Amino acid sequence: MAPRAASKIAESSDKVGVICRALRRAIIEQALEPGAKLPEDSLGERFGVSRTIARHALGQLAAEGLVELRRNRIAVVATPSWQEARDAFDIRIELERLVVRQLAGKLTKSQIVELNTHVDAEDRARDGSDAVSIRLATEFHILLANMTNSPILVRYVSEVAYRCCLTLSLYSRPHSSECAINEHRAIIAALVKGDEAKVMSLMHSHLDSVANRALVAPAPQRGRDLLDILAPYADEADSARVVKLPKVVRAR
Amino acid sequence: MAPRAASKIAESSDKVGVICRALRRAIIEQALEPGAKLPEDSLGERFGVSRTIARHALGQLAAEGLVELRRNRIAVVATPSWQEARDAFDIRIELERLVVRQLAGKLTKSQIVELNTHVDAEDRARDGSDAVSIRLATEFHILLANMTNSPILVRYVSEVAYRCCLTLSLYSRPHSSECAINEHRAIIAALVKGDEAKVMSLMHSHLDSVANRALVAPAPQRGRDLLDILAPYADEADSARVVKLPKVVRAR
DNA sequence: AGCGCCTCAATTGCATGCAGTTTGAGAGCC
DNA sequence: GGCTCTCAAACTGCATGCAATTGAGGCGCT
Repeated sequence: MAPRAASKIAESSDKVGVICRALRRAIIEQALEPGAKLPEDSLGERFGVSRTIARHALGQLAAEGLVELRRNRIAVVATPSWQEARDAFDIRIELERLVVRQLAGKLTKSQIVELNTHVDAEDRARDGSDAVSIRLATEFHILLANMTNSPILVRYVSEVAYRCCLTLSLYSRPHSSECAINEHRAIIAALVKGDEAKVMSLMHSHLDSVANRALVAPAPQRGRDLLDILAPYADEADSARVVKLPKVVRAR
Repeated sequence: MAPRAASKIAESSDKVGVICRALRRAIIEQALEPGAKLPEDSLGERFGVSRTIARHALGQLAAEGLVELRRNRIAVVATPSWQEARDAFDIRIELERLVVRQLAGKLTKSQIVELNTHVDAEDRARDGSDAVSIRLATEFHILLANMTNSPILVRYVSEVAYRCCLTLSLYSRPHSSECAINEHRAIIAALVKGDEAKVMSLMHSHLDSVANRALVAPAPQRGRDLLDILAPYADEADSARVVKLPKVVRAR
């Protein structure tokens, strides 16, 4: 059996999976902002596949709620309403409480190392772009979920975390992630200590504070060329033939 | 006809949506048992569409965890492990507690009527096939979720409820749904009364008891003894159905 | 008879082509 | 100037065709 496979959300084949991962990442790093257009042609061209595959990938992302698919219209990055954002965080809180409940006192040494290493990386990224900080913060939570060895839990936590990330692009002010990092460290400590109630309450207040800090007021949007945005993500697609990019697609 | 749209999980176009709904229903009514093969050709033929569409539908269902997609192999109805089943129920409990928490004391008169009408239908179906009873019981929970007006919550509750249904096919003994109906009535009553804590605890114990009734044996069947699993059903139902297992979907 | 190899029908993976729908840019009108 | 009407380009919806992979049955060998 292939141990690598089936780790992430639900990628059928690999080409589709590559596109999904690339777009997901572009979205949570806010390279693709909510409302950005995602024409099948352009995606296919950029990733060196046919529209069929791009279309399939969009279908998957739509099922995850990251993309909005309107019949006969160009797909766009989802633009959740404020209420949906709040709902997503509420769900996330419950799911992640479940995660830490299952994990409290059960982490192996190597898992603890892995978590600390990740938070160190978050620390180092503090001076970098907000986008990377946000992505790392999200990945910390997904890393935790992974340690439960519950594929279903992993999937739901990942999905809802990505969605929350997406809403951050919409409603959050410039991110100050310093405190979040400390909260991550506190969570690790409580997990190691094995105090179930404590770590659940820590996770709850952590996510709640992130939500409250984030969901304050709407933010402006600006347009950018889709193909340019995807450029850094495309070569991850095993450098399939990078074809010419004749068209300019802009999201205004 | 547009009024039906956008209510369910995440159907992109309509043809794909039709196939997804049909398969979902076939799966939760156990017409399609876990492991049943789902060749793209046959599906396309059966629904009068091309393989492309059937394929897309399978992709969606795979994202929901109802179908397993293996590269270059025929897709099959998912066969969750016992542990996954337990995890699904744990997640479901948390999600549905969230549902009733949001709903307690906030139901409109027409919603109360709708719920009671549904439970009445469950009652009438008690003499019918187990499959229909199970489907109706599941739909009660989805109906509740719908009333929260939170698309995200609706989606997750629906998905996880379908998954739980699927595991019931695998691990449950012949279903006795009578008590479940009473529990549904009790939940409605508590919702109307507006007692948040009470209704959350009711929902918790309701789902927990369903899970415990269903998931009794700690993974008795590891091997491929499908016939062993089905043995208890053999004398009760016509044994022809058991024999016929390998090919459930065929191309006319 | 048992065991392994080999071949071929069944099936998936993917691209492409055609038809129908939406878009938006510009001409014409008020 | 601003508004609407019109039409071609852009884009999606879907089917079909071709290559690649699989696994199931047949054949020969021991």
